[in-house]
Amino acid sequence: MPELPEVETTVLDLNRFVGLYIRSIKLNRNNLRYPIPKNITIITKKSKIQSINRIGKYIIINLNNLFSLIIHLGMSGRIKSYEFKDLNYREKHDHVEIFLTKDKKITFNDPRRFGIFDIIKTEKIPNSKYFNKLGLDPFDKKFSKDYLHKKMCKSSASIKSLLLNQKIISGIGNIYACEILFDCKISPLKTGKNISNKQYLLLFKSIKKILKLAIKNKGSSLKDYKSIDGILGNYQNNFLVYNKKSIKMKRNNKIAKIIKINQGNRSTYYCPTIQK
DNA sequence: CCATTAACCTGACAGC
DNA sequence: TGCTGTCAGGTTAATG
Repeated sequence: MPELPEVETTVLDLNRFVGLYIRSIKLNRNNLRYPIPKNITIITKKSKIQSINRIGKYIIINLNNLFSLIIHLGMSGRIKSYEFKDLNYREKHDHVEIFLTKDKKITFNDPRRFGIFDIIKTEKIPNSKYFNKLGLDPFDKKFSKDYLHKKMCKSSASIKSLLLNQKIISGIGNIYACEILFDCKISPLKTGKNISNKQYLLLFKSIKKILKLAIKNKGSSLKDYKSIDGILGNYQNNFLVYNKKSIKMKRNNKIAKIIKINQGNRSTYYCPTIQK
């Protein structure tokens, strides 16, 4: 489900809990995509939430005891806030419950269980299995047109799969890859080495533009994704190609077809008339 | 190096 | 009301 904008929206919402202490963590199952470390309950007890940030699609909750919780939402994961509810109340698929001071509770809910819930030493984050091969986040200061060019220009893979490759850029998923490529009018079938220098600049700009706009709209809600308070994102109303059949061209008001193809077992939506 | 396939899961939806 | 098949914001391992 969630791509960078949805994860970012989650992190922004979670920031209200910075400064609170973890009273206890309750595990309602011992694994998601990976096993959840058993000692997570002991390590986190009475620790303070110092800061919360995001790298790619990962949420990082830094505690004041030199450890950090690492969370990935997978396809259907969501962090839910139970601020004004009975602390004993939980819903189906609330696999992890985090009880906080001030009688707050947040849970990790994930029907399909492709998500990750882990804890590692904060200083070991960059060298951990989650981050040691991860490409730059699009909002990292080092992320540039030249970085994109360097990583992609020799590749014979399609630009769509390059955008989805988290080892190159971290955070873009299937929806935003389609929307970004439409925005810069590049065909998803084009290979990295067949894209011009000028197009790399356009691609770079579209990545930032589309992701920023989506964050501004609090992400996209198709079925699973909602904010931690259950509020829907809005960006799905701005999709131009994803899940669409056609688009009205600005140039001449004519209708252009949008087609759905398969690339690496994922659906790609694009407009062959506009994207070259 | 790259594409393809399958695998990990549940739930929603279409069609019969 | 079923049942069946398909599809889904992700990632990874195996195979050719």
